[in-house]
Amino acid sequence: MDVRDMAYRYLTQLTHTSATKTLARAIHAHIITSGFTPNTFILNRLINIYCKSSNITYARKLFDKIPKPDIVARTTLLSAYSSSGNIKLAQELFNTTPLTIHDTVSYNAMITAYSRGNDGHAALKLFLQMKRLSFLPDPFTFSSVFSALSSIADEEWHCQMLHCEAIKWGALLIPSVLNALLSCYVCCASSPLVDTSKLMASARKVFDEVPKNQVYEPSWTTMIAGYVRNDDLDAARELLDGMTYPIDVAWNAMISGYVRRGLYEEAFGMFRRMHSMGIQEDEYTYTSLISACASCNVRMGMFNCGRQVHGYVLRTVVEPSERFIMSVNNALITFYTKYDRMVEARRVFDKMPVRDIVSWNAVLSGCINARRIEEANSIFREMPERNVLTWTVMISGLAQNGFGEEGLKLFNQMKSEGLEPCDYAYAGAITSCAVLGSLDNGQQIHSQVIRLGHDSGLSAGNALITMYARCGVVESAESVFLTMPYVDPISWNAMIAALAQHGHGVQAIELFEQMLKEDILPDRITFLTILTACNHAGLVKEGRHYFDTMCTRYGITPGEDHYARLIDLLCRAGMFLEAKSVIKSMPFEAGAPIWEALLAGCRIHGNIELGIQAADRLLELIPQQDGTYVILSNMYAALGQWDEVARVRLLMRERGVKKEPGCSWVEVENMVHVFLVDDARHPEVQAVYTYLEQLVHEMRKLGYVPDTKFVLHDMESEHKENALSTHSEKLAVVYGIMKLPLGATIRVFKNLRICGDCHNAFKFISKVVAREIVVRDRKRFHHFRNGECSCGNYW
DNA sequence: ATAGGGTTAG
Repeated sequence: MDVRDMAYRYLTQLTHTSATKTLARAIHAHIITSGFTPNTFILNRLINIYCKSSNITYARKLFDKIPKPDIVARTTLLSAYSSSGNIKLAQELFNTTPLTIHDTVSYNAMITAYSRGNDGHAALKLFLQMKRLSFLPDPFTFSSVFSALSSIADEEWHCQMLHCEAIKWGALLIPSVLNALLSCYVCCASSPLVDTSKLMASARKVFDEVPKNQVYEPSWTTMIAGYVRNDDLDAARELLDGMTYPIDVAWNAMISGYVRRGLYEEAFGMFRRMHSMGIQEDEYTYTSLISACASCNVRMGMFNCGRQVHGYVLRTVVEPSERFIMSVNNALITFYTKYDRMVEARRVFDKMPVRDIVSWNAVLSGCINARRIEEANSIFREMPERNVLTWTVMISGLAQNGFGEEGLKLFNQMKSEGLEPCDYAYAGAITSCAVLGSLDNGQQIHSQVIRLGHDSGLSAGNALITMYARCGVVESAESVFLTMPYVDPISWNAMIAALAQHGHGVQAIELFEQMLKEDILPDRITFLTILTACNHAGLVKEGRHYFDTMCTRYGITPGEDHYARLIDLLCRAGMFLEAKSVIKSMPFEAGAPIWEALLAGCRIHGNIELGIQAADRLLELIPQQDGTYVILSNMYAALGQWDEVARVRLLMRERGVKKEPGCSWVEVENMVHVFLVDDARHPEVQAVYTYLEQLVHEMRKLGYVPDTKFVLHDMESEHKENALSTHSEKLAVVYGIMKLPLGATIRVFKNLRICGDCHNAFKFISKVVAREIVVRDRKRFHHFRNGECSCGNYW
């Protein structure tokens, strides 16, 4: 039989049998080798067959052989590029098509391609261009432009405009277009930049227009899921209860809504009802329930509940699909890690017959949260694939554990591997800079964030506020806060903390009041911050007031950390009686943070008797913390009880309390001496004041605004008759720095080199006062934390 | 159309 005859006979059939595919290849080969010239119909049909059988490369080869491919051939190829996700090639093909042969179908195909590539703006632009060039939109045009619009989701105006257009062209008579419009409204409504309730009302109107004569109508699920996504659970539930035909997807959506809102009872109630009604539960149901149990703010009851779900799944599901195994086990991994059960989590992971990237990311993040950095590093290395999420977990995990340098390195590596960091990844990188106190790097990343349009991102913005605050530039922190397109409670907390850290206690409180005026609910962290602010500003009365309102008006049960700050506040003001009665009134036994606060107050006011009591309790509670021994021996020394001093030091040695890393015993003794001197009487106090004043002056010249009053005030009140004797003036500077706001960056003027004594002093102090100190001179930064130092050159 | 892995504030 002639090839031409065969071509006609087989290719006019609508089905793509394997015979057609084989034939397609034969004909293609024939075209290449012989002079056979098939007509347009055959060629287009061949291209179509190649595309349908995912042989786009062949299709393209054939396409390139055609001297003047028509619009059908072009559109076929374009759709194939679009559905395989190759938007660039689709766009190239579209743009090289002569204007004269374009038609509505080719425009539709390109809009769909943009929609697949999540480029709503491009899709919209093309739609407008299409109208300008007088192409007539059809229902397909609207379906694709609606689904493209979901990726923009920050301009409700677009939805409404296109809604009107669709009515004008009669496209809404088609149910699938109505559904696309419905999804579009629902999707746009979840953006924080729009009026959610208004868009949901529009969505509801569309939903009500959908004819409900079919038993199974997908718009029900879309609408229910939409209500769930936009946090209107009652409306969702009402719709669900009104459904005559129970759809498992809708039930799953409802359960996930309850879980997200923290209504775990309701979620499990739905699950039981679903079960009794005979609706088949699936991996979606189980993962939602397991994640409910993994929610951090619940206790042991939920742990057992999660284990029961685990057991239930193992018992009842006989032949789980790969998808089922992966999603349920992934949820279980997270569940176990949230309860610090790394062993169980690893067991689940190790026993999985198939794993996907989510499984790997889940164990990785589990390790990071358990502070197992080494294990996380090795998992990261052996992972078969990594995505943006993987890198984000690693970067922020490193930053949070003080490995700022490593975090930044990974961030750069991520970019050099061609991955586009997301908002969260930028947040991690910015935190790395904050940890390092590296303003230069922070600013550089800030400009990247702006350039890439991530500046609307919450996380990056929030991280920037903290980074600028820690690097000593409150003004920049404030300008970030003010220019963020929308903020959340975390942003407020970050900004209040930024002000508090820099000694602007009053402004911090003002901002807090403004937050209340704007009806933003403060949380436990807001109050921690505000107590710190009061502490720094010496606002004792206000601090107590806020502590009370926290309990009464906002129903937040104060944690030990809140009590510790209150006690810190009272003790710094010398109100030891009140502090003691607060401790008595606490509903739990006082732990280390409480005694530490008390001890700190006692040191300032020289209340040695009470201080010794607090220190003794601390030695019982945290016998390995060397700082306490030092302070205690100082206090005995101040009383002249040298045998007690000796006893404390002996105790320290007996208990094998680790000496400072990098400090020899002799140096530790020296440091002890520093503190001893602080508590002793010396005639050279004037020299220290002069020196501090000079330091403050130099800092001002360098553009840093130290909290001068705070430094000098404390020096004055505590050490009026004290001074330094044998140790160098450098240590006086160090002492002054101790008094600077938490997390402040200190620029060291040029004749002071951070080395030797001074370096060790910083290490020691960072441990004793349990705070981070960042010191930078012109070439290097030094970051002291928990008695360790990381230092290096700027990038 | 539904679920499972991430971030930022103290």
